Amino acid sequence: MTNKEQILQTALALFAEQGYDRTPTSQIAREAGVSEGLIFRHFGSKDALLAAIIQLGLSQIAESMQGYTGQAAPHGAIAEHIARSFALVRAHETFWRLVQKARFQPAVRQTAAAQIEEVNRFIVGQLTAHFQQAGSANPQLEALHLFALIDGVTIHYLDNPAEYPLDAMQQFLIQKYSDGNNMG
Amino acid sequence: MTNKEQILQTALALFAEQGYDRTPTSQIAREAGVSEGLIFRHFGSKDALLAAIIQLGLSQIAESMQGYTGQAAPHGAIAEHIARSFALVRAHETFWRLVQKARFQPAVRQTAAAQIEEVNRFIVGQLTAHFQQAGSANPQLEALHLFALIDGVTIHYLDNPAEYPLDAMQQFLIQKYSDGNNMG
DNA sequence: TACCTTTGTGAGTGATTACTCACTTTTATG
DNA sequence: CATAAAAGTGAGTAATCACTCACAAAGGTA
Repeated sequence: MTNKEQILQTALALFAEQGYDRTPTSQIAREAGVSEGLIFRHFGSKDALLAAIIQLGLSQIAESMQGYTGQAAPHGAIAEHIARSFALVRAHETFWRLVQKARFQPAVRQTAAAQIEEVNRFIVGQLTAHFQQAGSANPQLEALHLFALIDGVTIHYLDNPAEYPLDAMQQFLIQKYSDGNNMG
Repeated sequence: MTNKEQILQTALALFAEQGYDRTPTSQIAREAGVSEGLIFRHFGSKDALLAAIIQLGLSQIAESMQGYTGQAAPHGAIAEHIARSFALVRAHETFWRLVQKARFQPAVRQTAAAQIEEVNRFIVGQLTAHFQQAGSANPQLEALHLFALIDGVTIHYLDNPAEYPLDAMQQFLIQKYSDGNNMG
């Protein structure tokens, strides 16, 4: 692993654990085993370092979303969305913890807000289409509802991964949605 | 309003808007119209100021929760919980924005975590009882599910209060739960 | 080898910040 | 009124932090 990659990885871990504002660049350098100056040679500023982390994380996620055709039956598409969402959270737990932190830090948001918001809009749009295709009476609200639900479960899980029953919750939700209760 | 109250109110607004770490005590003092030293005379430290804000907010909320007997019919109790939750968010929007921020800032959490977590546990317990009384097949998961849902909707609303359809979502959820779909 | 570019260092710097303290003013109490 | 306690001030301080810079090492290319 190059020093640059080492910096990215160390900074991600520290930002996710301590928060952006509480993580000095000196600590990143120390734990990454490089000099502090190197961070600024590679990324220019602490803000730009965060932006690079977000961009890298999103691109990795986009990569693992390849092959998500969503061409299954309406019910199946929604179940698949739920399963994929939680799979992403499980696979990129640290990154999501950073994103959830960043969401509520205005100065941090400026860096990442546009990218994340675009992803969110895409997801809600896709969900709306699924619910519409499934004949839901109110696909828009249904999509916002599921989106909020997944976000809420994700946050509660990240709050306490060791104890939160994510597997059970995932099965619970998938069953709920495969009953057709939400297809009104 | 006393100077002490003025400090609390100003700090709440600034913490909620900018975040705790991004808000210097000098700014709080300036906007509250007092000297910086007075903050420390009254509260001792910036951390203690935050703790006082959280405690005040929670006590106000506990006060407005008085009279919430939850003695209605099972379905009614859940609908009432949903309505009351969003009413609280609407009435204490700034405070909730601070709480959502604090949730992801470890150093800030130490101050407020115990109190907030206790409230959360109480809510989940109460919801579980409601679902149990309603004959749900899995009251525990059902309670966690509704709790996450309300949290998710709250966060999305706080993200963009001007555009989020909170009224519609509230009616949507209440109708969903009065159908008995979740009573298995 | 000679030369250039990239990578890497670490001591230094100016700005910011939470907090202190000696002091003054106001308020309460006998 | 006298006195003490509480409220209030603002200049000062030590520490921290993001960032700079002069320089060195390493790597590629002719």
